[in-house]
Amino acid sequence: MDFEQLKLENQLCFPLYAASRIITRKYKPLLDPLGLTYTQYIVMLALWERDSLSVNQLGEILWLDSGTLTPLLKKLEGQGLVRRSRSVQDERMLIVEVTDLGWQLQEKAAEVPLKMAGCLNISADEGRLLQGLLHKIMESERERAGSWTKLR
Amino acid sequence: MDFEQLKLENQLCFPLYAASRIITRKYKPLLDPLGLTYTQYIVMLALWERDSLSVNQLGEILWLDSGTLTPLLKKLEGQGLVRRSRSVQDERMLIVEVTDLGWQLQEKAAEVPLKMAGCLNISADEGRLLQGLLHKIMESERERAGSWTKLR
DNA sequence: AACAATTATATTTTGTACAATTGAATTTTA
DNA sequence: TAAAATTCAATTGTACAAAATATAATTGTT
Repeated sequence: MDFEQLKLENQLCFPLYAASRIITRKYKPLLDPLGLTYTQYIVMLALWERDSLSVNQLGEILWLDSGTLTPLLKKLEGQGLVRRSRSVQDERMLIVEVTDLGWQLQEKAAEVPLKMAGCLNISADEGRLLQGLLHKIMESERERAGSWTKLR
Repeated sequence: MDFEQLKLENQLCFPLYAASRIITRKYKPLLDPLGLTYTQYIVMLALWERDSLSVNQLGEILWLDSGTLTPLLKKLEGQGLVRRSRSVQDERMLIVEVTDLGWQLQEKAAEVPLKMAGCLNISADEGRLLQGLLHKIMESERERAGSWTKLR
């Protein structure tokens, strides 16, 4: 038996996994000077866009759970980039907001996507196409679960 | 300033990162019964296809380096799925080959891709398209570096 | 043959991920 | 309104992965 379906070149998961790691690796030299890991970078992207978010909202937007976010956010707080405080309306909720230092970092971070843009050997059209397909996977998964927290 | 280029929806990296984690997560319940993690699974895929490979070859095929592979292969060896032995010609090289137990596992693993196939809400055509775009990213990266080991 | 450079793997450290609990706050229901 | 159920975040524990660095074997050069 040669199990055609087990061949690496017939997998969709593998190029997804590999490409993701390749891209993350490409970000590293750009993010190191900012003192951010890639995951911390996307957390900051989400926060810069919305000013402040609860841990739960962050998790929903980024598909990360509290077990990953809590220690990560504490590190960002330790670096002075974000402030963490309980909501007055609902004390179960922890609000994360960008500090002045965090906003200063945004200006430095602004050049990261520009530097990355030239790195990928695919056209803008292909990029949009790829993005669309990936979003389709993500959204279909979001629907399937109803709420992302129900995933596990 | 609103830094359009920093918005999450304008990133290509993020859906790649998120979709990759979502897929890996979907594999977990299928791989748990086999006693494999996702990374171990793709290592076994590569080995099943080639029978035996050096650590270096594995890394090249899967874009993984020895820091990831060495402990992973030791675990697979501990489970009795692979055998590790130094090459006689060049003792720097470590040859990894599938054991009888490893070949038995292949038969169980054969149903994994079939079970996954129905899970993704994208058509076969879209899958191929996606695969092609991802391979393009990977290959352009391979060329850029000359050899993958030069990446760092 | 001696030395430097290269190659291949291993080790260490840090970061990320998931699962299972806990505890507190809130909402629902009886 | 009291009790039960739900929600949210934190915590704990374990496992995995990635990068940097170290070590050992080989090759090339003079």
